[in-house]
Amino acid sequence: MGRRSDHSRAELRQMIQIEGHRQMSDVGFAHFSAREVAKRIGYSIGTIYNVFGSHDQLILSINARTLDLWQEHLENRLKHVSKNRLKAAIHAYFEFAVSQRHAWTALYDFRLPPDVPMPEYYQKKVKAITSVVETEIATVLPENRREKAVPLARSLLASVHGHCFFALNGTFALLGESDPVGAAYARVCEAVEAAGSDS
Amino acid sequence: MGRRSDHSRAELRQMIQIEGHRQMSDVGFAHFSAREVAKRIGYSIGTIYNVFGSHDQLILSINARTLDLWQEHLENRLKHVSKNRLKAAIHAYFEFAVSQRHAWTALYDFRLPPDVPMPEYYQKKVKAITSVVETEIATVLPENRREKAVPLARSLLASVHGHCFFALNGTFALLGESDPVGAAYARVCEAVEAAGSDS
DNA sequence: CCCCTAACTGAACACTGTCTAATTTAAAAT
DNA sequence: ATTTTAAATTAGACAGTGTTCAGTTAGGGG
Repeated sequence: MGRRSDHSRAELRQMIQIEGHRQMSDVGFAHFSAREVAKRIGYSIGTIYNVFGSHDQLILSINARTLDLWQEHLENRLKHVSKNRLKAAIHAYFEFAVSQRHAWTALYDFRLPPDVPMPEYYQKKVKAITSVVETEIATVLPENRREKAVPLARSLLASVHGHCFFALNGTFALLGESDPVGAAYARVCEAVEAAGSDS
Repeated sequence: MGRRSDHSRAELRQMIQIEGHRQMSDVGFAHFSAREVAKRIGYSIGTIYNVFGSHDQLILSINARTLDLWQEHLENRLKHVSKNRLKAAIHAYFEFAVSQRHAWTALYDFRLPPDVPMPEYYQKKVKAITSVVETEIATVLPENRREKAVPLARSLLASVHGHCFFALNGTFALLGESDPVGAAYARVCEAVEAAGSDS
């Protein structure tokens, strides 16, 4: 076939992204296949490469969608919560990772070649999620400690990530930890507490 | 060729494991190839499957070697250190991950199929590394809080892992964090401090 | 009407893990 | 010394992957 009038280029891009994300959620990063995505949307493998250029760029686009969904989920869970918002945020973090297991894991399974920098649009999404956490941390700190919010937020993001990762990959089960969310929350509270005290 | 007298089965297993680990360190999980390992040790692809049974089991064996080297590295760095051993341990953690970048990352890139449990021998190695951390944490806690050492150790392991992961995958660079080790150490100190206080 | 150009295809290539029939060879048995 | 046996090793076949690109198709403008 030749030119199709039923889908614009942008629409096609989005179709591939959405179906790709679906497939990623189903089979996971290791068994993801661009050919299968093409088959499912009724296009040929060549079209995917015309639109995205490479496997890496396709996966990056799928991961970007995961980041969007993640942020949306986080903000939805925080809406209407007034007390203990940090706890709610951590629960939302785990909740999303568990419910979107494969897609969430793919965020960290995938790495660009060392010489290729993360594209701007992707960096923005990572920063967007981070900034949600930053404002939550800032809210919880005393006014005269607010400047600690940014470094503290990224450090606690790393801590929570570690707990979530160990929960999903079975390390915590192996070590007998039955409440990863509780452990993560405890560490966050201690750090916030410490940041609120003298020096 | 048929039976070779120059290598026993166990020797061959080890040759494959070592050369596999070397290749993993060179090219990383995504570009690892069992065929290439076979070529490098002068055997054919079939032999690898006779010895290890599957790609997954081969990688598991390579990761097990990484765990061995990791623990060895950790214990070497802790030997002869008397004050601030926790700080030394965290530095050793990062130091190993950075120096063995690809092999360390492969520990977390790889996941067995959901229905296949981690083999006993692998679980042991994970627990062995964990127990090194447990004793370090226990040493630093007051005697009447020692029972907290085990859960605290696995939680702090997760925290440090998160920091190390974000350092290696570029997330911290993206967010402007220039001292991941320092951040990790700060979080560990706060948690240990908190565990030593009342309740 | 024809031509042009963007869209789209699918075969070809080099690679992967996996399996297995066939082969080789050392050692054991005669 | 010769035969038998069984373990070790191979290499080709298979189905799958990402990637490329010469070729086909179809709509819009002249």
